Amino acid sequence: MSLTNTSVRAERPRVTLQSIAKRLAVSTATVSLALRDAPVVAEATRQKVQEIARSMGYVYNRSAAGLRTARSNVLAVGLHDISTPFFSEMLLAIEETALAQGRTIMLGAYTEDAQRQDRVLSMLREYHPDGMIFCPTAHSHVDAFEHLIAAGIPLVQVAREIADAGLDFVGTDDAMSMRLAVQHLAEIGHCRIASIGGTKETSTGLLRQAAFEQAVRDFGLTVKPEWILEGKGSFDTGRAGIQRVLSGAEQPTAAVCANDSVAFGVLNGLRTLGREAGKDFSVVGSDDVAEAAQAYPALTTVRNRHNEMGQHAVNILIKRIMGTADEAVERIILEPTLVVRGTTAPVK
Amino acid sequence: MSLTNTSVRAERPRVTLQSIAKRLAVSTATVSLALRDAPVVAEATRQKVQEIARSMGYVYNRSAAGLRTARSNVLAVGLHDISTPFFSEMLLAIEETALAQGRTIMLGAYTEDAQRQDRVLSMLREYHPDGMIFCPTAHSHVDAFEHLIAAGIPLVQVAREIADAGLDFVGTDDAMSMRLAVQHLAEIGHCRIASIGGTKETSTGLLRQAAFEQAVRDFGLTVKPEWILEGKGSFDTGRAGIQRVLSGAEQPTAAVCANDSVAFGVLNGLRTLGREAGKDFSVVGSDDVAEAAQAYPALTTVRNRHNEMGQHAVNILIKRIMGTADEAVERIILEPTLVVRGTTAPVK
DNA sequence: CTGAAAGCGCTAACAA
DNA sequence: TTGTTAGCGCTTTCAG
Repeated sequence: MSLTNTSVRAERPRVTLQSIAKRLAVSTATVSLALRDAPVVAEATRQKVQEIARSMGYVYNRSAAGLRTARSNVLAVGLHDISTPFFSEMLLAIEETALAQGRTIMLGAYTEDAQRQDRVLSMLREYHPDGMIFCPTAHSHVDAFEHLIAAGIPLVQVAREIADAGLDFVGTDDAMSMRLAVQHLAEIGHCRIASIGGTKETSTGLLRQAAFEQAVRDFGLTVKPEWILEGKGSFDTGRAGIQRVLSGAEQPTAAVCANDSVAFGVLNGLRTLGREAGKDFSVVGSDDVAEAAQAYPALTTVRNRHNEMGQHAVNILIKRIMGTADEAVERIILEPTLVVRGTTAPVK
Repeated sequence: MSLTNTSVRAERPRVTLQSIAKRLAVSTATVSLALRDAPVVAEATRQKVQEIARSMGYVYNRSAAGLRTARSNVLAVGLHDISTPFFSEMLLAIEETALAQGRTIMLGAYTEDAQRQDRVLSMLREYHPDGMIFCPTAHSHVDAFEHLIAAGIPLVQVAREIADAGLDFVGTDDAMSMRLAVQHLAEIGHCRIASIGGTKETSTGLLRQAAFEQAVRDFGLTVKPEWILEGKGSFDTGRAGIQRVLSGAEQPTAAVCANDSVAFGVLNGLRTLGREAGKDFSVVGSDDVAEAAQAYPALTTVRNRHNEMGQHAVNILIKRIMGTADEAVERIILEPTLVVRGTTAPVK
């Protein structure tokens, strides 16, 4: 079955407000108003215009309108990662919330690369989005966003936060998130705990690290410096990390992870060593991505409500755009909850 | 198309070509040319213009340019799902390939809902993207895309294909993909095989189903009608499906799945029944998402090269946009490969 | 209630 | 090599 070029790309004359106006012998202004259901136009003409527009296959040109109104109705979204469950699930939430409000998403990704982040955000900016949602890369400094701030583009940070940026932010209570994880382990008898993944070059990592140390003190746990492994939040750092930790003379009985991807890597590394999470060793993740409940063993983790983050982010952003937000910087810190599943068990 | 803009926000004076031109006492045309490095402008003025532009914080307005040139440099991407690994990984490939070519992505998702697909694609269209990449929902008919085709918007389908649409397409060889899975199982002695997930309302499902039946005949396998379970490509259909299949009197010893998500569901359902993939039962997935190699047991699956699909899709699309593509419909059918891991084992 | 006209920021003819 | 001019398709005063 071979389809040859049946789709003849006929360059049809564009149908615009003008062509509709001409056809109906009215002004473009009337057409514009009628199409937008402005109450000022007569019901009869409104109907006529809309009908003709439909029959002529008219397509609204948002860029043209945006040029005039200085409103594009697009929301730019810049994330350092989009292929990982945490962000792709959040992205879906963002897209759906935006769509429900009649906004469209422009997307950029920059894989934890500050230079690319610059490039991506600058490019997105050239489309004059009404606002931006972004998650800064590690090592990000306010300076990189200064041009956006100066231009008065509404900006909301999601998941991660740049120090002293004075920008709206939606995230989880990172300290509490970490504390819940450690507390759970402590309560089931673990007193030798490792921390794998995360970097202090990130607000998240910084807060979690501090909370870890605090919890260690509060619960009277033992921790060796070699048990604290920084690294990005990937499967590989989890896998490599646990192997390294368990190759030492002194060994922990449990680990808390920077996120679920790291935790899955730890689970995998454990198996390589002939150990099994939930039996020989306990591990708790962070985020509660869909996969966490579906994996085997199911991952004990802390739910950071990333879907809600996405929703809140666009809601705040839209309030800013509409000018209905408070003057003050908005910070939504969601409260995390512990989800106990199969990768943790009382210490033997 | 209905929007109400009653926002009041303090906008600082925009810097435009005009303001730069005025500042330098040259014409806007010169500035425009200089900024784009047109060889026609004198080197000296070029430098001067670029320097001033930078110092004034000039930001190119792509929408304005697009209005004039009828080129937006945006690629619209419509997917029925973006939170699942298969598509989010593909999306990353699309975004990266597009960025490398100086294009930006507008994103829409429609969760297998034809009505929402309509809405999303129409909305994206209003931004006049240079082209669109999309994966049609189940039950999609050409009619839904007719307005896009008629408008001459370059369109490329990815992963799934609408019958007789006569549109460019990038996907895997679905029949071969299924055959590889069944063949592998047959070769290790399985002759009672179930097929879980997928729907005939999709090109993918249709081809896979036919290939399954063909393979069953070719390899002389036994299949009960109750072992063929249609359903969407989700974890839940896998989980529910295997439980249903294994509740019958006659039971298969293996299952092929519509995709990896379904396979993970099957693995999970199996455990609920006290069975274990790779021992009591064999399962093979489809796609080879990142998670497949990381799960436990690691999933035997067929690699359908979804990252490459994304890359090819944007490359074809850009060729169409540039007018450098063949007249004929382009179809890139990638060759799948079997990846044997831990969820399959010789039948006992 | 409807029309005329200006102009958003840019590019492309065509002149100079 | 640079300037002038005319729009792209839309919204928005301001008149009528």
